[in-house]
Amino acid sequence: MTLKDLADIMFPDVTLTVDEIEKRYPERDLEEGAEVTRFAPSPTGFVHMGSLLSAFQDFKLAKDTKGIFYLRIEDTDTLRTVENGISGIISDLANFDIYPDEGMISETESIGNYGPYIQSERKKIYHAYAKYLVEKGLAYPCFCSKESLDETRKIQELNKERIGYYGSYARCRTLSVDEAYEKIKNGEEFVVRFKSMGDFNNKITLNDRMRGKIEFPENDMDIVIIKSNDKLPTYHFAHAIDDHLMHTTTVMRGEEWIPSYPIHHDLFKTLGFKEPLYAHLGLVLKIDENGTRRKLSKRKDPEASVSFYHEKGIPPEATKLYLMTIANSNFEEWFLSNPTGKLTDFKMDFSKMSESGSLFDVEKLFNISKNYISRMTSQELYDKSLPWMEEYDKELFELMKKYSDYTKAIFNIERGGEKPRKDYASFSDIRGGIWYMYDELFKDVNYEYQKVTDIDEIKKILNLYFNEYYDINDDKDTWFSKMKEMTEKLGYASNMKDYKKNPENYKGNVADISTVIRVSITSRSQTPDLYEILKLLGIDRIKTRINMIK
RNA sequence: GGCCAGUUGGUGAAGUGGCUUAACACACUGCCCUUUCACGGCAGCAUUCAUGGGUCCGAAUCCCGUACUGGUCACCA
Repeated sequence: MTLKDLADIMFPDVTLTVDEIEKRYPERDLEEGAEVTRFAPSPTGFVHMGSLLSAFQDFKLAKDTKGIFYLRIEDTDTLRTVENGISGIISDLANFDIYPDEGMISETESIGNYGPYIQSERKKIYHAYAKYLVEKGLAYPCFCSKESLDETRKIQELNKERIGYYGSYARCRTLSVDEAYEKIKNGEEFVVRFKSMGDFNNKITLNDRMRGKIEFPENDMDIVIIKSNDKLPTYHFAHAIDDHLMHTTTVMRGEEWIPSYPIHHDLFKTLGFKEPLYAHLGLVLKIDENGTRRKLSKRKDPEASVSFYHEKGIPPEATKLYLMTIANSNFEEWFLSNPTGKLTDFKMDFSKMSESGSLFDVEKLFNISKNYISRMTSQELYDKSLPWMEEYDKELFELMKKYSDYTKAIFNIERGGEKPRKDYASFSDIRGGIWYMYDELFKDVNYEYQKVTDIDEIKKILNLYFNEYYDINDDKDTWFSKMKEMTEKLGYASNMKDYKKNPENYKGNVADISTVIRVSITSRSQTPDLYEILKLLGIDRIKTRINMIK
């Protein structure tokens, strides 16, 4: 029996040779310096904040360098794979304006010449390489049971030795070709393990694009490369094969991958592949109940999921700005000096990317979102919030649609210019800010009167104001001087400074008067500019609302 | 336990040996502006960079030890 015989019986279905495969994945024809990056999630449902961050950085790097960004689906863990998981990921990405140049574009379709882009469909390719390794004596079948592996582990723990399948613990490594062949022939289950030639006492160095040099002991673990039940590859093996064939130049991934670098290095070296560059991103953390930091978890933390922010009505662009600020330490400053700048104008710099995990700060996200929304035109705000309303606030959606011009005019109050009004951190804040503008919603309201609460006084003010002073055609200055005039007439102070000096001389001040009007017409003590509000509501609505006051 | 990473205010952080008695932003507090709220303006908020030692005329920045936090050691990615 030869290694060739063993390889044949292990992989009876392999028809392609490694050389043939290599020919199908030629070098990419790209400009000097162009980066090929990828986002490679498992289709477990939806995209997590941390993965979105890396997807966005990958996308950005490819765009910055006129390279290629592709989407590869890592579905080698069949247990975790979720129905329609791929379209979920694609739509989450699209929501953030991230479109792959290559790779999956729907549940089943892909674009690009370096596919298939779903790992489960690349089985033959992995098998061809695994077979090649077996033939070369660089991989072997392993028949160890779960139980015996557990036992080994216990012994290692007891002896305070390194845990794993290596050295004399790698029992199947020394099995003769004949023995292995016989076992397979008899139908014994096996995994394929990589035969590491590494030595734990040697050092290897990873030159991380963000972190610089990191030193490790060389890998000497005979890791599993092909699993027994479905014969799919493990992550490590698929990573080496795929990123080699697809010619990825830079792999960005979470720092939880740093420890497995020696394995990847070993694999690339043994297979004769050129290693990609790596950048290990800091994790996105949160503080849990015990006050300690931990990785945001998709399962435990609702705020980890990208859809959480969508539901809240945070514009995706704002989330993107936030992620940029936590991932790139120089981004915030850049953005402050280029508030209207396009994200594409910002150039990424690995040395400015943050290495330590950052706490996810919802307050900061809200602030960024608030600023972002305040810079929209009323038309933009209308267009972007409408679809959100359709999904989450049907009632307001209908009104916004029915009275579209009116709604846009409402949005336009104190919008535009140098210092726009900043009162919406999310689309879900809109209702609270404008509901009273619609008659349909202005029912059974609670009036939030402040200092003046006496109903007779209120009525007196309203009657005087709307019968003798208010004219919808007045410009703002005239409008306000009339307000002051009436204020004086009623025995209130029109000048705040005078009032502050001698409050006892007055019944109140002009602010109290406008508050009465504001509350009577809108029920709310806090609204945008009253002049604009009155004008927009129009005299008919105003009259109706005055009559509602009992 | 082994290996690896990280550690600058409540938070994100700037900082790469003297320009730092530590920038900027968020949050918070106070004042001012103001017809409400918001906006805006001003001020306050780390004498100190986890800690101990060392190098140096000089250290948040370089070196060594320690501590703490996180990650990882699967036929999960």
